[in-house]
Amino acid sequence: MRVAVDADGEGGGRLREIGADRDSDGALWRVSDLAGAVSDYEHAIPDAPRWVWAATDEVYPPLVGHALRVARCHDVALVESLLLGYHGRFGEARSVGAAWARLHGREVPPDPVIRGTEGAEPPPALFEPDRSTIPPDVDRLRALIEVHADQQRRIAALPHPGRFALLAAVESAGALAAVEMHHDGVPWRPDVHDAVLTGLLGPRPPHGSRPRVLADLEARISAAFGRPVNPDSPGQLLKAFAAAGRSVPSTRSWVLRDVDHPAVPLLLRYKELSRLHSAHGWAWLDTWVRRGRFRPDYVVGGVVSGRWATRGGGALQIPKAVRRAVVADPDWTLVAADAGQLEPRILAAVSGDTALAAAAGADDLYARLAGAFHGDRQRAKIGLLAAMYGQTGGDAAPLLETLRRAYPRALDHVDAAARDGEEGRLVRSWLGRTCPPPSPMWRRLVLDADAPADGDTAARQARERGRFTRNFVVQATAAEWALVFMAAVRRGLAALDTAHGVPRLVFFQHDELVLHVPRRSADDAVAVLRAAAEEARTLMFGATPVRFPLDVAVVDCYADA
DNA sequence: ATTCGCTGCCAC
DNA sequence: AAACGTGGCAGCGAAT
Repeated sequence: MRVAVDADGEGGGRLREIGADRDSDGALWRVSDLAGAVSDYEHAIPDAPRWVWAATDEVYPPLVGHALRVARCHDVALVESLLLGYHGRFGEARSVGAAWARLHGREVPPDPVIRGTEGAEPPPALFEPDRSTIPPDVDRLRALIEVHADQQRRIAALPHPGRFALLAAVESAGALAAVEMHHDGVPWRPDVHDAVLTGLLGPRPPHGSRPRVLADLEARISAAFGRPVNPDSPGQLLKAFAAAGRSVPSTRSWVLRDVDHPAVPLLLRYKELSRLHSAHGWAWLDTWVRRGRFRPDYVVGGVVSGRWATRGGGALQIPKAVRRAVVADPDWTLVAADAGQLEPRILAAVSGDTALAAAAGADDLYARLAGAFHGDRQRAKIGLLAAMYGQTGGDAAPLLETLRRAYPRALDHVDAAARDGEEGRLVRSWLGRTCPPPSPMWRRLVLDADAPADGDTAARQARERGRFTRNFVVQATAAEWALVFMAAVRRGLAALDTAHGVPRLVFFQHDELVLHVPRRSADDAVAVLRAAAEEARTLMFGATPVRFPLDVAVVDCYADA
């Protein structure tokens, strides 16, 4: 059963059951306590309803704030975005108001701009701005139900409606998890973080000044050049190296590594530590960690491939050194699960290459490929990654030839995606997420026959898009495997015994999931993870020989995973 | 004072 | 070893 929800922004709202034929109206409920009403529904029926609402990131946080969790939802904005993308209309307004306007031939309102929340706790506003884009003369609940029904029809009309429906469901489940993970937060020990920083940079400097170790390195770098140089300034560094008779094309670490000058080792150390200090130093700690939790703002579907992005806090780039600070609460533990070699396994599954699929039945796929490379696993790995990323330079070419002979269908699959991209067509993931169309500029440059002003540029642009679409079919499918997996984990955790505390999903990063669970529930959590990976494989690919083994670690500290 | 493109490095 | 996909973010430096 589906129930449409319109929150009034003051804790109440209206609910209406959606009939099986999607258009008939169930009873309307007007409630002053929306969280209570939703909670009653969740527990009253054996099979929890799927909540239909405009946007999870608007409707769900207040419910989670009332200690409520729902099992399932249909996020109209996210699904609209997926459907628009499918039809080559990536990026068009996706709010329920915009969808309703398109349905009625009215002027389509732009999506409200998302405000960047600076820090872990944005200042509370007296009045939340009304982010609804539905015209004031239109009943919001009515419009929501109409748009939802239309989305259901549009999904049913697709070539693979079942797959797309799964995509819509897991995208929505992801939106629930994103709100919940923001609410629960990653357990974070400021004292441990501070100790890591102090150990590498020296004691915390007073207000904004440079830590001792960085200041020392800067002085020694300047001394090595015989002139004052700001090591943060690529421009100054280029000049300083040129003046020293050691001209460099850039100041990237891997370039500098081979330069013979006494400043180089100091610079490399400086870059490493300076990066730590500016990206995840004390300022970061002050801004992003509150009451022992780091709460990233996840942006579901924020990446074209369907991977998530985050807003602020750099949650998806936490350096290895800083993971020391992620420590489970006393009597709790972290359970970190990572889908090993996910992308090549995905390629094996979607391409239908039986030889590669057989190799992907092993725990170490690359080791199984090594045979074709005279037993060299590393070369097998580089070759396969090159095939998925579109690398042609370096020593990739012979590796690709070897792979093509052993796994022709897999190579054909990514090559075909690249060709589609180069020729301006759309490509799709397994479940139907679709890449953006090329820009008008790209079309003019690449496809316009009578404007070949610059053939080189056109060819380069075409190849660039080819690499993008080549990678898209794999990365986007990997992202949806991860979503199916996460949705299954979320459901599995909700069914666990909570006598010792409620197991929580606390961190998600592309192909990796971290749970925070009572120590006594650790074994159950691991079982949930393994079952979820199996469920994801079956739901997406049915009876495939491809396996998706999980690396699972039960640890007190994330750095030990 | 703010904005924006660029460089460079972190994660997957 | 080399420059190949998706991103976020800090700092610089020039333009506004």
